[in-house]
Amino acid sequence: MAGERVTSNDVARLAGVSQSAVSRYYSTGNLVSTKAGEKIKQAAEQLGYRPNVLARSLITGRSRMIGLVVAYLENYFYPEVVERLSKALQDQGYHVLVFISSPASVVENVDQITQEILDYQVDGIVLASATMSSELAARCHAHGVPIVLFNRLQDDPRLSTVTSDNHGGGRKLAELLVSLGHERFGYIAGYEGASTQRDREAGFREGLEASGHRLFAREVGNFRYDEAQAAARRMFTGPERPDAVFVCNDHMAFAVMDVLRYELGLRIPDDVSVVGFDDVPPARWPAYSLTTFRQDVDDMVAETLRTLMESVNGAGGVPRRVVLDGFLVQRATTRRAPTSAT
Amino acid sequence: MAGERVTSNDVARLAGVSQSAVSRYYSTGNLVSTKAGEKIKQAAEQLGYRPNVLARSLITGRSRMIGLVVAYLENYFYPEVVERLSKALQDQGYHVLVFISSPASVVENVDQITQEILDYQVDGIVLASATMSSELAARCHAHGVPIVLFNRLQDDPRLSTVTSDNHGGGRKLAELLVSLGHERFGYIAGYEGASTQRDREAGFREGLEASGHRLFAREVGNFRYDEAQAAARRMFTGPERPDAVFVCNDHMAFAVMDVLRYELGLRIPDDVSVVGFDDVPPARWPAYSLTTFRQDVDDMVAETLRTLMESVNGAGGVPRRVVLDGFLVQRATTRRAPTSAT
DNA sequence: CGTTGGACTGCATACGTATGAAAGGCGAAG
DNA sequence: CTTCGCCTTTCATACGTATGCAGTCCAACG
Repeated sequence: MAGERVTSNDVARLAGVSQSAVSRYYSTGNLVSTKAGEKIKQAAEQLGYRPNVLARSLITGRSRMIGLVVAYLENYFYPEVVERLSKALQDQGYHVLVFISSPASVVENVDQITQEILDYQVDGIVLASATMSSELAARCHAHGVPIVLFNRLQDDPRLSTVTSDNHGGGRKLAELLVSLGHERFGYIAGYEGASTQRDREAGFREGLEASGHRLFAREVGNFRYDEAQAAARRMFTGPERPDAVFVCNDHMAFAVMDVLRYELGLRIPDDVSVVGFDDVPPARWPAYSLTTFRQDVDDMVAETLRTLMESVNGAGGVPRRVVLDGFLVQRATTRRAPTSAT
Repeated sequence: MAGERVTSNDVARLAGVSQSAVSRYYSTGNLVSTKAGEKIKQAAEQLGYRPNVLARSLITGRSRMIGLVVAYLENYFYPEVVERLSKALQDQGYHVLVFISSPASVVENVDQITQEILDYQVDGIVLASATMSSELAARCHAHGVPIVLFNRLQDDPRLSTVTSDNHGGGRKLAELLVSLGHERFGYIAGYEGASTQRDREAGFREGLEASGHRLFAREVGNFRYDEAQAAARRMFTGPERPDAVFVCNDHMAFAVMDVLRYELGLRIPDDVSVVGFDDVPPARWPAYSLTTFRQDVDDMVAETLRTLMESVNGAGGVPRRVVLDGFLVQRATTRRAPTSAT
């Protein structure tokens, strides 16, 4: 199929030098005389030569590829992650090999996919919105492939994690709602297996209890738009309904708001306050203008990168567990504070 | 570091067979006796052996990787593309190497990035929302690497393209608005360098002119949310404003709607009708419930896949130019038709 | 029992690059 | 002029797998 591959040998022949000279010219650069370098450059340009990264990896043991496992891009938090992470890695000369793990968080599936990633000899793996079995974690560790869990916590000490302060965020949201004078608090949960879901809920409950309140209603939305709609319907069609609801992430919060406004005719925040978590771009759009807790994607990506690079380059080996601060973003789905805010 | 790599040689030694036997077991499978196969399987499991895809690529000339260049994931059409395409390719044993080309559609940047992709010996390239120089197209062609332009048209005969009927879609939207009795038509353009922008606008104008109408106002939003907001402000703050506006894609349409409703206090569709293009998920959300022209991502991905696989496996070589039908999705941002619809 | 064919198997080499070791060249110091 | 040392270059080999070729083994057939 056409495609005459041009190799370092071809360049060497044309330039009248040895193959190793060409190799050195491209890898270390300085270990070759100016004159020879010039000839090599000329020849390479003439032939359209570029080093074969794969062949190079075979010998260096570095593929300059990072595997990224992501469960679903439906939640607009993750496209941002993919974009920023890819870009940041590109700048470092790395590239992202993407794997989609279909049913969110099925460990078995993630394991299989991770195996496939390992087959590509990636230098590191980022699991976004997914967790893996300890067995596989051990395996990666044995292969010397560092793993970073992005936005998920897991106890395995071999795994690095980068999360924001989900517990604290949940708590701050509770404090906000309490300070606004709310009485009946609803919570719409994400997928129960996710650490983000558990931590946010725990923080929220803790925040409520700190001021003598407690959860009034709870439904599960599994991080999905349609399930969150159904959850909202259930929660708000009883005789008594919450006057404030924390939805475990923004993506589901939009679904809940849509049901409240357009199906049940409730006004936000007059009849009910809604708060989310993440601060994805649509949360800022006037149609929603959602009060939420911001997870800074850039910060999270930066820490992920740092963790990866430390493990890849440095002596590394010791996993890091980074927990980043986020902050409250008050918009229009909660009432203005009666008194000066906390 | 660590990471004792286990190779086919190790497996061969443990299983008491030759390295070639192990290789054959994993590649063709059947060219090895049942007994030997069993021993190899045992040994491989014991050692945790998996074939090195990179080493394999080196000799077969197939990396089973597809390069995907995407400019921005901010428009929620593209995350869907990434997800579906990755998944579909995964099912075929291929994997996606992602590249983000920062400033949308700067050809020079795409060229550089594509070069980097080629260094990884990918079996094919998908350019989503981007175009490349003819020179580079020629180069890829020479290397035998097929290219598919996704959602962009370009004249170069070496390039395959998969698009939906942008021209027809623009025309149908015009016909819809005309049939609803509108008189003053606005158009908010995307990035002028994009074929989708040009084709949609051309189709829209043609549809208007067919019934003796013409464009009343035009602004540019460059496919960005904030620029579309600004465009909407300019368009709707004059003495006379359009009574219908076609926004070149849904992503910008949301921005326009937000400005119309929440800044200018206009009612949709009573004061002004809004139509978009793409049918991304939020278009379906009640907050927007946008009338739009649907591009079916699944169909487009399927055709992309087919085009790639044909070129990779088959004799291939002849580029395909696929134009898929889309269809109108009428929701709540346009009035109900006075009479039976077209 | 000898022969033939088929099914396996192993040997050797190739893929394109990186890199340690050895050889070559050249100028400076003695 | 010799010697030493440094800079450059080449040689040879390795990375992990695939594959043509030749050899081995066994069963079946004449």
